[in-house]
Amino acid sequence: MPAPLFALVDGNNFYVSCERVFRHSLKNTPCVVLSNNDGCAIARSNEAKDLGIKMGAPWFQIRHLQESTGLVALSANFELYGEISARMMSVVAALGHRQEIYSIDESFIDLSGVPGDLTKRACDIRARVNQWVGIPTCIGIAPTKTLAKLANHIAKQAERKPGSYPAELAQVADLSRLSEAELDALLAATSVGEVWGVGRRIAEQLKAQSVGTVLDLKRMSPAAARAGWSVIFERTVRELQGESCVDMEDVAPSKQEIACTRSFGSAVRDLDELTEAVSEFSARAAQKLRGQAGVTSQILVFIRTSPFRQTPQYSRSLVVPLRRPTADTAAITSAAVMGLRAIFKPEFDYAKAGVMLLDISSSKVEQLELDLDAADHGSATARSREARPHLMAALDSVNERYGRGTLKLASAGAGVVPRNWTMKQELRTPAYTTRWEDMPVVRA
DNA sequence: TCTGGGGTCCTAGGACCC
DNA sequence: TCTGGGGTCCTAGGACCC
Repeated sequence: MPAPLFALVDGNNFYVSCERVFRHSLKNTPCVVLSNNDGCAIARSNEAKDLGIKMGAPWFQIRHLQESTGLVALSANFELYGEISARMMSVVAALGHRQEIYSIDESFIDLSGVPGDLTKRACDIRARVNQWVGIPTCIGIAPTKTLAKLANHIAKQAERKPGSYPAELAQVADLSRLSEAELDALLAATSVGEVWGVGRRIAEQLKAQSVGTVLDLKRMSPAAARAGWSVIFERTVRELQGESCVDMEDVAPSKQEIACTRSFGSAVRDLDELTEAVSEFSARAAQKLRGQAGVTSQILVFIRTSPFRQTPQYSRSLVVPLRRPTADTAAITSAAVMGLRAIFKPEFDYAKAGVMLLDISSSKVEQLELDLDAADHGSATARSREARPHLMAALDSVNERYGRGTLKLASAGAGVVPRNWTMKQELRTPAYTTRWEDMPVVRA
């Protein structure tokens, strides 16, 4: 067994770089990509970072920079980014023998036992991605995933801020070639908050204990890491010490939860509007569910006001259990809308809503049960239920070919009275009289 | 006026069972 | 008056990731 060695390849400022592939005029200009409804910045060019624009900065707070600095803002085009990502990933895969796609712009490559000069190999792949796809990347190489992530950070910083790290680490940083002393010098120059798995909260707690640099954290004992935080954090410390604890995941595991949520462009008060949004979310989520051949048996629906506004606040979610697991759009929509009606209260300005599919399992098990059911009864309902997955597959293929929302179901369908729900009178009366203590499961 | 969306995992504590 | 304890399951909440 060769010693473990990982690369992390990451597209720089990915969404901005995607836009620049098609708009050369954006090169060298400060540029951000905005989220849904142009709410906030979710990607920034280096020039935009230099202006002090933070990740997630609300657009209305930075829009004045358009005039004063020539900042350009673009609405996100996630379909485009997905396509460019796929192309980038296929080129990057040639770096080693196995690839784990970690996010839309990052993948880990297993370099264990790959012969030759790995720095040169990585530089060649970078050049190829640049030439064939048009996306600039940085590559970090190290004996553990956590160190490879850190190496990638160093590669980026060394390029973007000359002098922050040794110049030869810019773009491609191979930590496995460094001596222990050289590596420790790099770690001493890096803030602990840059470590994969150390968020704002843990960084604060660490700094309170005088653990400010990555080198400090590397010197923490795994036992202390576990006692003070968690087993995950212990693993992080071990990985910094060079012990590989996180393996490659070759096949993407199927999702355990599927969510579809949106903030509204402006406040929504109307139940009909919310119903329409929740129906849309349900349909999208159901399609994703079928895409991984899954079925769900619990639907969570939530609505909430804006925590940023000084208006009356309201936030509720409700988990609606289904009588049987399903991937049927109508059944899921119907349950979500039922849940929505139960938690809806008028007189609030809603800023966001969403649907989540929980308790997901493989549809193969469900299909077996249907078959047994049909064989047992041979009834009309069983037969129509049998036809349902075919209808759903047809729906998905039409929507995929002609665009989302081309085809919708006209009716919500029957037979979705949730298990565990007794249809009490309260549910049929206007929602604001609904008694909370009668709800099955409530998450505040 | 206007503040993203989609995930994962861990842990504490309550419910429940015997 | 005395009033178990261990195991397991579930959920809510918190923290992290990009």
